[in-house]
Amino acid sequence: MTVRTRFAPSPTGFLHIGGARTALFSWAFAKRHHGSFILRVEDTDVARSTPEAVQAILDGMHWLGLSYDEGPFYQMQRMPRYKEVLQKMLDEGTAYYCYAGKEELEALRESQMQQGLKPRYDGRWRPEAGKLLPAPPQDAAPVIRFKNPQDGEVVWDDLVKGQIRIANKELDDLIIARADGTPTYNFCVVVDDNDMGITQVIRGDDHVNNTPRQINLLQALGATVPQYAHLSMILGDDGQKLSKRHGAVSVMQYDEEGYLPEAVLNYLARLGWSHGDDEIFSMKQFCAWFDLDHITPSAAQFNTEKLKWLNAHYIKLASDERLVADISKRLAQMGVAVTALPDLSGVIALYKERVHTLNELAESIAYFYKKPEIDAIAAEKHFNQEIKPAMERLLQHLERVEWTAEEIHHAVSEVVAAFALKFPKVAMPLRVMLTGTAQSPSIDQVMCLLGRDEVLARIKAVQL
RNA sequence: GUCCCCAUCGUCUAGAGGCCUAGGACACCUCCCUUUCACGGAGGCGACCGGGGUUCGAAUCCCCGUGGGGACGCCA
Repeated sequence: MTVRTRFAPSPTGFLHIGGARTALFSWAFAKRHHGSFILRVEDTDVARSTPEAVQAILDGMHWLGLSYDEGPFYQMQRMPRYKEVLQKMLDEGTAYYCYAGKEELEALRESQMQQGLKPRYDGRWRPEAGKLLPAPPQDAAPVIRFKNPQDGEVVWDDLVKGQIRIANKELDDLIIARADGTPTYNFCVVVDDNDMGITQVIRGDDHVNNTPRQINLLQALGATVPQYAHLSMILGDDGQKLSKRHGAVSVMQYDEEGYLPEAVLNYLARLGWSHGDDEIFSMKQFCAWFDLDHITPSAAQFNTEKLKWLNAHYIKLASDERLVADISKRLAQMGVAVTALPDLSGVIALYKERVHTLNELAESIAYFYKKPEIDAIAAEKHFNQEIKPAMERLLQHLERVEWTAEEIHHAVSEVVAAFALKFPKVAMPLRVMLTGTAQSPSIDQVMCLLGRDEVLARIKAVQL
C-alpha cells in the first residue's frame, strides 16, 4: 500500500519548532516510502483561526523546504462532506442528538470531580433499547454525540510508543457536531484521514488520548484504521514546556536570527531520532534513513548551543553567492550600505568559518563598510606612545607597497624587525585601529580587503 | 482526582540479555596550531532514578515505588 502521511495544523498561530518537527517527520516518512505528504489545515475553530496564521504556517514550511504533494486542504471547505457523514451516522444509529446544555454539563462535571471521578458525559440522552428518553426541549438546539462502545478496550500498536490500550469505560460519548451544526475536531480528523487515505498518522504526543476515540469513530464508519505514531514533545532550553507565553517561537524567527534552514532541519531531525552516531546529514540522507523505529518516546529538550554548532557547519558549506545575497540584506537592515569595494564576497569568505549565525557574520563584517567605533578597552590596552615611530614607518611602507596580503605582511614584518618588536606589538594596535576590536582574522588579509586608502585613513585618524 | 505516557553523561542520543570497563555529539576543561579572537586537531571531565524479582548473566525483561509530562472542552 502506498504510504500517505499528513500534517494537519490548526491555524491559530505560527509554525513553531514542535510543529515543524512533526511536519518534518511526516514529510520524511512519505519520502522514505515514495508516498505522498498531504497538508491539511484544520480551521474548524472559526473564532481562533486566521488567514494570517495560515500564511505563517505556509511560510514556515516553505522556508524549511517541506513541500507537500497534495493540499492544502481546508476543513471549512469540506462542510458538505461532514454533514453527509453526520447524517449517515444518525441514520445508522451510531450517533444521536443530545439536548443537555452547557450549564447542565458543567454541573455534571463539577459533581464528578468532587467525587474524585473522571469527568465524563453520563449518557443521559443516549438511546438504548428499552430506555425511555426525556422529551426534547422545545427551544434548545441539540449537539450530536457519538455512541461510543461501552465495553471492551481500544488497542493499537503505536509506532513510537508501542502497544497502548485504553478501556472504553474511560471514554464517553463525545460531541461530534456542535449545536450550530458544525462538526468538531475528532470527527473531522476521522472523516479526513479516511477520505484522504492516510496510512500513517504522525502527530504530537498530546493526541494519544484522542486516538481511541478516533479509532472507535473510524470503526463505526466501517473505515480502515491507519497506523499511529505519537511524537513526544520538545521542551525549551530550560527544560520547561514550550508555550505561547514561554519560549515558543516561530520557525521564521530562526531565519531572522541568522540560522540556515538546513541547520534547523538537521537539528530537528536529530532531536528525538537517531541513526547510529550520525550527527550531520543532508535531507537527502535523512529521507533515505528515516524510520519510526529510532524515534525516542521521551520528551527532548531543545539545545540552542548544538543548533549553533550545526549552523556554523552549514555556513561554512554555504556558497559565497548565497551568503552574499543573504548578508547584503542583513547589512541593509542594520543600516549598513554595501559598496562595491571592499568586495563582499571576499570579506564573507574571510569570516564564514568563524561565525555561528548569519547575523553574527553580518555584524562582524560591518566595519568594512562603516567606520568602526574603537573599543575603549582595546584602545587603552594597545595604543601607546612607544609604537608611534613604528606606526609612522609602517604608514610610509603602506603608501607604496604592492597591495596584496603577502606584501602587506612583509611590510609589517619589516617594521617589526626594524624596531626590534614582537609581531603583536604592531599587529594589535593596527587591528584595533582598522576593525575597532582586538579580534579579527589575519590582519594582512583584513588590510588587503579594506583597501589602501581606507587603511591609511583609519590609521591616520587615530591619535596615539 | 481519574486515565495515559515517559525515565542512560548538564543537553541530544547509541544500546533489542553477554560485544558495556556503557559508545558518539553539543557544552565545559587542558594542550597543540597561531599575529589577537575564532576555526581546526589531540586529550580530559561526565550517566544507566530507587528497590525488588526473572536469569549463569540485566542499561536492556517483569513488578512496585519515585520523579516528570500529557489528557480529561459544543479547542484543535
